Formats: sequence, C-alpha cells, structure tokens
Amino acid sequence: MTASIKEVARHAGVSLGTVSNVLNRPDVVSPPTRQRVLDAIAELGFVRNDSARQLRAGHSRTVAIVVLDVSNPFFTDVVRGAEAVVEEAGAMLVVCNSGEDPAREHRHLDALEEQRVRGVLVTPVHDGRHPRLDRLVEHSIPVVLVDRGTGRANRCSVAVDDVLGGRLAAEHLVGHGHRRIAFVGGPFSIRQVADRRAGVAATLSEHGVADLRVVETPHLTVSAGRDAAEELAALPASRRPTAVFCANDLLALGVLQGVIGRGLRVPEDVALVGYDDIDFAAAAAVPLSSVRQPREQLGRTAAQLLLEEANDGGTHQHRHVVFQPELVVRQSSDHRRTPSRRGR
Amino acid sequence: MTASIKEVARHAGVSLGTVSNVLNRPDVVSPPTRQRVLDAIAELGFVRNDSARQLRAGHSRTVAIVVLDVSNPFFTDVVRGAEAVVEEAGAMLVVCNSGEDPAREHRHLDALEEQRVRGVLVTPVHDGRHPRLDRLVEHSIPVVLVDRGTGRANRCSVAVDDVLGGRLAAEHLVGHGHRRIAFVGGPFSIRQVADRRAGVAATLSEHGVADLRVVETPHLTVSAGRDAAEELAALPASRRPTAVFCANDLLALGVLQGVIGRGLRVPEDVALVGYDDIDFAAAAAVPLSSVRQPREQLGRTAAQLLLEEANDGGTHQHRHVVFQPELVVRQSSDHRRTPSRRGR
DNA sequence: TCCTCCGCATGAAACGTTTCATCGAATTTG
DNA sequence: CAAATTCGATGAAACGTTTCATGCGGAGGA
Repeated sequence: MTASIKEVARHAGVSLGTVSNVLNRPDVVSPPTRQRVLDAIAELGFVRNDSARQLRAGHSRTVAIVVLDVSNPFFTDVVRGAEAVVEEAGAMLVVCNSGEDPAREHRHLDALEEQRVRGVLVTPVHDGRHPRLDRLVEHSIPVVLVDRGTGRANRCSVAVDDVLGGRLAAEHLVGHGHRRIAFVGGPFSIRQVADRRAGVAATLSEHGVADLRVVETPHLTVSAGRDAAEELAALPASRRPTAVFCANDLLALGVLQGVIGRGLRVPEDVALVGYDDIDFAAAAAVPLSSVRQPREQLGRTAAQLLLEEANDGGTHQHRHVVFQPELVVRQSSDHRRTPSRRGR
Repeated sequence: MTASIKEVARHAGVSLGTVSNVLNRPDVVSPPTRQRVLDAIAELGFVRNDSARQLRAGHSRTVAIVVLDVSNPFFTDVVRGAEAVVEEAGAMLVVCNSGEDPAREHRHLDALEEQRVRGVLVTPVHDGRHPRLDRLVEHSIPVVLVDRGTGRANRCSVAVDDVLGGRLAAEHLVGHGHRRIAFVGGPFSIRQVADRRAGVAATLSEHGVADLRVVETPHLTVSAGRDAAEELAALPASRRPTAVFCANDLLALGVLQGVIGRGLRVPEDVALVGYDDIDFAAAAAVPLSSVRQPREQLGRTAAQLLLEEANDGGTHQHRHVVFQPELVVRQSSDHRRTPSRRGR
C-alpha cells in the first residue's frame, strides 16, 4: 500500500540513492533535484519504513523503560523525567509495564532485545542481579537500573538514599519532642522499606529513644495503612505512639484516614510522616508531611546515563548515582510537642 | 555481535531455511535436526532480529496507545485494560505520552507509522477529526479512539456516556433533598466536562430545580478545586450550595480540602460528588462519592476492536461503543437532608 | 520393477533501506 | 589546452529474516 523509496525515485525520475540522500543528507543534492524528490514524496504520501532502516543500521532509535507498575504515581513521574531527556536526544521512549510479574518482565525484555532497542531503563521485579539483564549487556544493549539494587558493575544505576530518608523523618519527629514513635511498612523484603526502617532505628538509638514500634504491612497500599491505624488506635493512650512514620504515602493516607475515623486528631494526637511526596499527599484532608524523592530527576539521570553509554560505547565508565531525599513538612506533623504535654 | 540465522545454520550444519523452519514451523523438521538447531541457538545465544522479521512481514506485532497524560490515574487504568487484551493476543503494547501537547502527539504518530505498528489506540489532544489520524487509516493502520469524540466513520471508538454520568450525580443529590447545587469544572472546551454539566442541568430542570451555580475552573486539578472551594465557602450560608458536583475527582479532592479547611463539614454542610472514582477517592479523609467509569473495560474494549480490525481487515465493520457510568455513594454525600433541615 | 507420493532439507528471491565506490560533466588550475 | 579537481547522481551490495519452488531419497502401490 505504502509507497517505497523506489517508487518515489521512479516518480521523480531520479535514482534510488538520490532519494535516500534527500532524506538523510539534503545538502549534497542540488536544490532542483531535491525539490522534485520532495514533491514526489508529498504526492505519494511516502513514509519511511523504520524496519528496513533499523535492519541496515543494526539498532533502533527507541529506548525502553520497564516499570513495576504504570499506575503508581512514583513511576509515572520517573517516566516523565526520562521522556524529557530521551526526546531531546531525538529518540523515542516506550513504556513497558511488568506489573511486578517476573514472567511479564521476562517477556518484555525478550521482545525489546529482539527489537534491538537502543537501551533499557528498568526497575527489576526481583533484584539487579537478574541474569536476563546480563545477557542484554553482553549483546551490547546498555541497561540502567532505576531505584533497585546497584547490581553488578557492568551497568549504571540511579537510586535514592533510603536510609537517609528514614533518618530525616526520625530527626524531625524527635526534634518535635516525640519519644514514642511507630514505623509502618512492609514487606521488609523490599530493600527500600528495610532501608527506611533502618534509618529511623539508627537515628532513634543515637538520640537514646528506645521505643520504636514496628507494624509490618503486607503491601504498600492505602488499605494496609487503614489496618495498621486500627492496630495503633486500639492501644491505650499512655502507650500509643505520638508519631507514625510510614514507608510510603499510600500507607500514610490509609493511616490518616483510619486514625481520624477513630476520633484522634492529626497532628495533635498523632503526628504523621509519609514517603514519596506524591501529589495526593499535599491534597490530603490534613496535608501530609513526606520525604520527597527527586522522581523526575531520577528518570532524567537514568536516561542521560543510558544515552551516554549508548553513544560513547567503548570508553564509557559505569556510574552509580545516589540522590538525597528531602523532608517536606506539612500540617500532619507540624505541631510542637512540649515536654509538659508529652504522654498526655 | 549477536549471531544471525546464518551462523546458527553453519554451526548446526544445516541450511538457512531449516533454521527458520525450526523457529516458525517446528513440526516440519525432523526431531534430530531440530535438536541440533536448538542446541546451536542456545550455544550462540541467538536472538531473532525483529527488524528483519518485520521488514519481511510488512508490519510489526506491537500495538501502541497514545495517552494524554501518563500520570493521570484514569489513563493508567485504561492502559492496564488494553495491556491485558493485547498480551493475550501475543502482541506487545507500548505506551506513548503526548502530555496534551499536539506537537508531541504528532511526533509520536509519525514514529509509530514509520514503525508500521499493528494499530494505534489514541485519545487525541484535540478532537477525533485530526487529519493525521486519517492518514494512518489510509495507510491501513487501524485507529481506535478512546474516550474522545467518535470522529469520522472510518474508525472505531469507545467512550462513556458523560451526560448520563451528570444525570446520575444530579438524581442522587436531588433525591437527598438538595436544592442548591453547584457544578465545578472546566474548561468547557473539553467535551467531557460540557457533557457532564449538561447532564446535571437537564436533570435539575426536570425536577424543577432552577438553581445551578456553575464555577468554571481553568484545569481539572486539585489546586483548581481548592480555589473553587474558596469561592463557595465565602457565600453566606443562606445562599451557599448544599451540594457540589465536580467534573473529576482531583477537583473534588481540592474542594474537599478547601471546604474542610474553612470549617464546613462534609457531608453535613456540603455534600460532595466527584467523577472517575480514582483509587484516591475512596481513600480521602471523607471518602468521596464518585461517578465511576469502567476504565479498564474501556481499554480492554478498545484493544479488542483494534485487534479485530487488524486481523480481519476487509470485512471489518467500525463500531462505536458507549459505556454507562455508575454512581458510587460514599460518605461525602451520604447524609439524608430532610426538608426541615434544608437551608440551615 | 517402475511410478508416484511423501517427508525433509535446500537455497534463491524478496522485503526497503543506507552506504559506498564509481562515473560523467562541469569547473578550476597550471 | 590538457590535467586535475569538484559536484552531483548512480546503482550494486548488504543488513537478517521468511517464503517458496525445487530437489532428493525412500516407502508404498500397481
């Protein structure tokens, strides 16, 4: 149906190579000839066939990102960051969703390799040591890990310092006079969750605060947060934590809802800090304090590392970039707790 | 770097065509030969080159979806629905983000056409009459419109009845005794917004309720909702609407926050109904009533129509599927307003 | 025994580009 | 004026598949 270069050439009365030159090096062909070719292209509605192009070139000009969950605001922001960089470089970003399913992830990676994509940004379902990823690298398709394990040294990675994130939240709460603090999050097999908890624990012990109550949740979801709130609210006031730090904002929104529903006030009775600073955090009924990750920045940097490796090839030095999180204080934790009121 | 079929053939001591047969019609090659080929494939780490495959086949096996905003929960759910169907059919779905930018949309469509994708699901930035889309169809790449204008008759479309959605919300509020009602949403150039408002207006006039206050917003965002809340809360209680219907949930979350922040109670002082029923609606501090759209269903159906057209080709009849929305009542509007309390 | 048919393997052709060595004509240089 | 250089256009080769007509040897039927 669609015209090929050959037909354009015939239509314009030139050779096949000339049409190709008009497309790729317009300057080497004389203006009148060029114009005749362009007219023919317009008239026939010619569209380049990218398969043929890629076949010749040996690789495509698209970059892929494989995310754990397309409907998680964290990842969509990472995607937007990567997109900006990739588009600026004249390439195209396609998004693949593994849905936290290793089999789907595997299928996507296979397909991407068959397509000879220029490179792959990936947050692997399990860890960064996946042999599948090594194979991509062996076949000289660069891989950059996003926010999951630095893995081997044969690839770049970008991540955020989750231990520091936990520390920031803990410093803030301790500084506001809190001594009975809870950590809500899970499962701990997720490295991020474990790191955030570790940061909190370390900071508290440095301040001589021994009492960290840990509520492990099965998921990082709103409803898991509601369940955790129930457990906490059921405690007698004298033993109930005065502050709760959640491993992500979805949990924190659930805790917020559950705690308010049981007649407790936020932040007066319970201070609350989340993680990720998704847009909905600021929009909660009590605006949520949260540890912000540079989500778009994460995507941008990952894409830059990838393009650098793809273009440079031989001399590229793999790098592991770690970003610093940042605490955003809002109403949910912004209530100074004086010693006299402690334990009320 | 990566081995080709030719090398596999040499390595296994067979002809090139035989390797291809092992890959595509394993049954026509004798078991011992087949095994030798498979061994060679494994040993060389052979990976099919999809470009060459597509070049030969004339089209690719991937389907694309171009969405307005990857970070909008509505679209991510549509994507998940489409994904399920496409994967089941053994194809691959790639997601492209236009970010509501016509130029980006255009670039994506160009690239997708060059790639000879199997078909395109698209929510166009402007309307469904885009000439760019006609060109795709002319070049026999099927297009299905998702939730935006049915456009011409040369393509399928899926949508949700937004007028009905407005009616459902209005019926609910009137049935609960509300007589002073506000509609918050905008810009009205978006067909969905206009339709939802029209549904409300029609229902109210059928019930003899004349008083529909319309607050037009510049965007469908949380902060626009907060601004609208300010405007409403400033009214004297005797003239303030007792119920607010918002054109989407982000607006409604903003209104909720603004209204509570000004000391009004939801639903006692102001009942609130949103639209889309995103996950965060149920998780709000006051769980939000909302008009639910079958988001995943929308994606599934669109993908089915697309694949049907792509496979069937000649005899395909274009269809325009319209879904019914459904009201989900939660706490934010679930307060029976008796005549005696009206106008309190 | 001869013919036919069947199962398997073969290798050339084609898909639509890009690249590159080549060539002719026009222009410049000595 | 001959030789050298430049400019523009040419067409064949190559990229890695899939497909298809062809070939070949052995088994079954007449």
